[in-house]
Amino acid sequence: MVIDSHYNACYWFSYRRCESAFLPIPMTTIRTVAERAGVSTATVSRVMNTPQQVSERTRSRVETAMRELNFSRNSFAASLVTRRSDCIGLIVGGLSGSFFAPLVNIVEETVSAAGSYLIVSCGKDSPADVLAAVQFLRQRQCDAIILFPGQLSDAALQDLLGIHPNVVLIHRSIAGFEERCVQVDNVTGARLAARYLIDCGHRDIGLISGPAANPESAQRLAAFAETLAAAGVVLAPELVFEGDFRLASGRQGMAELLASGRPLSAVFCLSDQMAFGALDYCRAVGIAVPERLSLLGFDDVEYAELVHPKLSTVQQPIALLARTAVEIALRLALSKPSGGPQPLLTPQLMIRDSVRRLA
Amino acid sequence: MVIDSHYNACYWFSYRRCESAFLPIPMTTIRTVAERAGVSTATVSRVMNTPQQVSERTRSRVETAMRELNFSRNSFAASLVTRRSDCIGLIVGGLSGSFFAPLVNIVEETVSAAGSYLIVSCGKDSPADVLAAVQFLRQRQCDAIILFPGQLSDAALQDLLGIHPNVVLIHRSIAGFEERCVQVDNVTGARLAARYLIDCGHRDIGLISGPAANPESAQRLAAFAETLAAAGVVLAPELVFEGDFRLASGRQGMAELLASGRPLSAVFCLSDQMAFGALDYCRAVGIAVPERLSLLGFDDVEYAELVHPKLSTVQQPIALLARTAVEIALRLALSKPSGGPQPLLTPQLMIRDSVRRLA
DNA sequence: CTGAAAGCGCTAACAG
DNA sequence: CTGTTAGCGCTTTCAG
Repeated sequence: MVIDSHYNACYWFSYRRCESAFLPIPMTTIRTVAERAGVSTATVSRVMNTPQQVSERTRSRVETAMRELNFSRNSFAASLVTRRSDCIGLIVGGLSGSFFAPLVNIVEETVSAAGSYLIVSCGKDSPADVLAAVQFLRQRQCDAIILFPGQLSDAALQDLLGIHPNVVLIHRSIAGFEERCVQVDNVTGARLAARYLIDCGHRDIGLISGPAANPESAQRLAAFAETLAAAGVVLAPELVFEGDFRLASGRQGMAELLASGRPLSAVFCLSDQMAFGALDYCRAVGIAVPERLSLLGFDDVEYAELVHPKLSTVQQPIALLARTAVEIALRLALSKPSGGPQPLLTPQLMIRDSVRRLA
Repeated sequence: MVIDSHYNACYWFSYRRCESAFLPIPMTTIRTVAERAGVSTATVSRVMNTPQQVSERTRSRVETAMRELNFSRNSFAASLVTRRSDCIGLIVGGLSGSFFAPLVNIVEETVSAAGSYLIVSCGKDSPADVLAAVQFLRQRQCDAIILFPGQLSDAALQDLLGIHPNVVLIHRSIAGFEERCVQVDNVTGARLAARYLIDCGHRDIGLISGPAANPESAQRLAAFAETLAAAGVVLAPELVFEGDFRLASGRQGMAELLASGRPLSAVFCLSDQMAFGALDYCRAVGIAVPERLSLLGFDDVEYAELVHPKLSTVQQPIALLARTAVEIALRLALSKPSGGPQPLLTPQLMIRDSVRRLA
């Protein structure tokens, strides 16, 4: 964490004595410090913000006073005048699904490396929740907001981006706002998956998708079906199950696909979580993976390598995704010129053990 | 998210036009709103904070003005005078390890249900980082801070708690500050593990621990060895490997334990992550779990049920842990009387498929 | 029930 | 290099 480093370094332990409503002991302010050091408040402020502009002597006097008084700057007062909060907001649907966790982690790292800090809102899944979160972060004067749009429709996002100039989207691209959207190339990802399955000799292919309303899912599904079709393979509607990206729906999807009675040699799951669910179901009913059924995921979460068989999957470049989003956000925060429309990030096929090459 | 609900509900889309340093277009303030509604700023403030004290007529006039002007309250200005930020800080070591993710998730939920918001600092592992994070959050006027102390020593924490009255500790207990510490009963957890292994007939038992300096790990190790000893089983020093709670060290630990050449029928890993690593190593070298070797974890992360064999483990009551910590934090934020020393939370043994009952 | 006025703690011209 | 001064936007007595 590299924040206000020249400043912070000296005053680890400064604090406000007590903010109780009942015992409003006054906190140390720059005035107290100024008096003690025999300088003006402006000088104290300078010591914190532009120490080069203060003579060595005065500076050390001020710093001593700060230490002696356990001074800690009130950043709200500062933000009130600078109109910058040095804070970036992040809104994600939920942390549990091991896809978001590394994302948040990397976002935090990148943000704090830039000297800003991160406010996280998670568990916001419904459109109303997301909107509320945006509103909330704006009240908190976040310099920019990174939004993982979840189930929000493209239309709603279009409005949102129009109204809030400092919102950047992760995992979705909205026409007219491409320079604030960071997205993985779902089409390429799905094609990779389709070709690989076909190359391995699979013809009876099923798919477990995300929510139909989710554009990510829709893109992947369409590109997958299309690539299959181009190779003369049809994706039977009975072999497409609509899940919700989560584990349980993978289990359920697998059950339904199997129950359809159609021949089935491979299933493409639009998230690793669902692939895990499918895998779990297979194990429960005694279907060997990949011997009797092949499974291919999407995301490449940490655990893809830990399940048995190790899950073959389409890898999303999460770190790159996160870092790019933060970069854009930081630029917006400084009102710097946009870097132009963002290129789609390219996913990569991770071949492991869950897909069998048919003889 | 239930924040300022009576207020927020109406103004989803309010925003500052532009905070560019170059185009300082003034944002809408309560003054603008007041003028438009033909009232004083005090009244506008009341509409937001104590609407009961405003007549129906004036209130609706003000609310209309707010909507028309896309007003959004500047919470910094508010906090500057109220001296409360409605914000809780959380410091954790890292999000990746699937142990923290649900923790953060639940903390966020609980905090936002109480109308506050959460600032997360993650990836802070070294003592210096943690201290910096605390300092940082204090500057941001967090009403309270929840700290997962990682590798910080008890002595350092004692100082910290003494100096910062609003810090609550998760997963550690410091003498003299019990009312601000929420901890799982590691001793009971380790005993549960030891007894179970013994009950299953194991005598040749190994252990993969966390860092020696980590009190959590030390407690578990001691209680485990002791319980074993009480049953006449010795935990051979050659069969204790010091890991770091992470996956890779589980792999490595397993390798070393096996390399020791001593008979070994069961290994207790002090985190599920390390158990996964150990499991992975076993699979790689062709050792069947649990047939030839039993494995027992600690934590009960989401994936414990997804690996094969499903991991038997000591479950930490994460949700309870998180909620209790938030409760204390919120109480501190309001300077309410402490609820007294916190009881240790009781872990529970989750028996699944990774431990074999010896004939 | 409403308004006037006095700050909260800090920064940023503007002089010197 | 340093001090003076005027606010940032909001809340909160204190009167009316």
